[in-house]
Amino acid sequence: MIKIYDSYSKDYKEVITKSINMYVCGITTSDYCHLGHAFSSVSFEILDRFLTSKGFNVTRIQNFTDVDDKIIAKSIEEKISAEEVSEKYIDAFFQDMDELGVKRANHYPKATDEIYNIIEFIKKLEEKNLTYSINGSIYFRVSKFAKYGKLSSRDINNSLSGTRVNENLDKESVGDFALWKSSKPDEPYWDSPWGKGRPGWHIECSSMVLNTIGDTVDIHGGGIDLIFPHHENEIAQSEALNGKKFANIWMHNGMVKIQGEKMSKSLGNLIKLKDALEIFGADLLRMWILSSHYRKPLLYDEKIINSFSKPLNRIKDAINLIPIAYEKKLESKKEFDQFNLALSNDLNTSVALSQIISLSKKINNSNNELDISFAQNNLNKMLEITGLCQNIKNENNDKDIFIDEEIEQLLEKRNNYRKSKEFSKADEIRDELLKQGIEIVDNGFNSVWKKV
RNA sequence: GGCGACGUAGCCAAGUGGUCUAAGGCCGAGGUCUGCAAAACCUCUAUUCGGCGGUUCGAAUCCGCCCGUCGCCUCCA
Repeated sequence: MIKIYDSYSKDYKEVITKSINMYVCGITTSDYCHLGHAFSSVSFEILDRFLTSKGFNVTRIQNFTDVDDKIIAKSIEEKISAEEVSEKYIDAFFQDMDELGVKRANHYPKATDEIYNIIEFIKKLEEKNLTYSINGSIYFRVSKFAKYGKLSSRDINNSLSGTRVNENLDKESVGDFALWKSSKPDEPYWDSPWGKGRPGWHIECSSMVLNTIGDTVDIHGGGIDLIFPHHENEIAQSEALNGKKFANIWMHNGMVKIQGEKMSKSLGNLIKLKDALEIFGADLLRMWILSSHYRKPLLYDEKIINSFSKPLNRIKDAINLIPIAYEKKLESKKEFDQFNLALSNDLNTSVALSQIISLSKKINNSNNELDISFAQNNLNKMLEITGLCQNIKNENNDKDIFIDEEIEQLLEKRNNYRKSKEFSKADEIRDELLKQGIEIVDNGFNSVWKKV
């Protein structure tokens, strides 16, 4: 049984249907990805990998918001078109996420490719008298949707009057939000029944879900900072449109924090993913992300991330050790089962990672007594589900090393030289094997062999 | 001001009423092995879960109050 915490019902929900579609809110293409994007992407990617490993048929969709104020501002600043800005950062997104080893989603729809559907969506809302128009902009009338505020536990009547809400006197009510924004001169625009303009932010996700998945999406995900107003607004417009439940499970990942504060655009304390990849590499970043639960805040600290380099080396050793055909095999069922159980329990990656490390230690410790090949198999499955060490594994698959009789004799010969203290002859054999891609690690006279 | 989350060892972190005298990792202290090399491995490191009460046969886990930190209410993953 696989359980996921649902932010809407504030309770755990079981993933039941064999076919699962996921819609994850993606990035605004106005800048390079930062570690918050990495956290979110890896979290939902691992759910995808895990469900797939359990036989579910997963369709994952992640959008690009490729038209908005920040993109327009950047296009003016850099004197290029908004499209060129978006294209640049979409390319960068894929480059960085690929390097992090994030399994690609099935579709990456763009807001600008969705304009027709968005206009149709708004027209239907209009027909239902859920909207009003001011100077060519169309707004959703929040008071028309009774359940507004349920996801974010907000009472619209008193909580939206806080000091930080920007009073927009044009709107009937502060909570109302734009479905369509009329364009100012020199801004990108699309023709619509309401004149030249562009979509509001929230409507693209509702439209994409409807047109790529249908009325109801199984799992809708995104950062916890999107709960209000973004996801609240998505629910309002989608459910008001067709009366169907919009998402069965709402899944929200926590925020990356740096020096006690949220890493965010407004605070300007971002660490770009591409910079972090350069400093730490994909595997350390991934272990850092796995080490904490996806709904909790993730603390950025170079020391913390680097603290995974030792356990990472253990894992690498465990998959690189060359197994010897002993009669008795090393048991790994317990770790493998615990690993799966942990991920089934609202994606407890921290415990899953601990099982990977424990099994790695067991493998490293038994290569001279037990057949580790079965345990390595399980370890590889665990690594694949968590996306760890995938580059190393791929490299190793290219060179299929095994210990044949000839090599075994060489190894025995070398240890005899060592026993008789003819070290230069022993070292010659070590160098020879190294050329063949085999590294010898001595444990007394019980040497083990690793793929290099 | 409204709403919400969190507070576990020096640090990161798991823990959805009993197997918790609390997983895993880092750091630290010992140790095994050792020609070199690099490791690897083992042992130790919270009788205690922010504080105070309560519920219960039993609480880190549930309830109340207090203290502290953070998030959302503005673009945000």
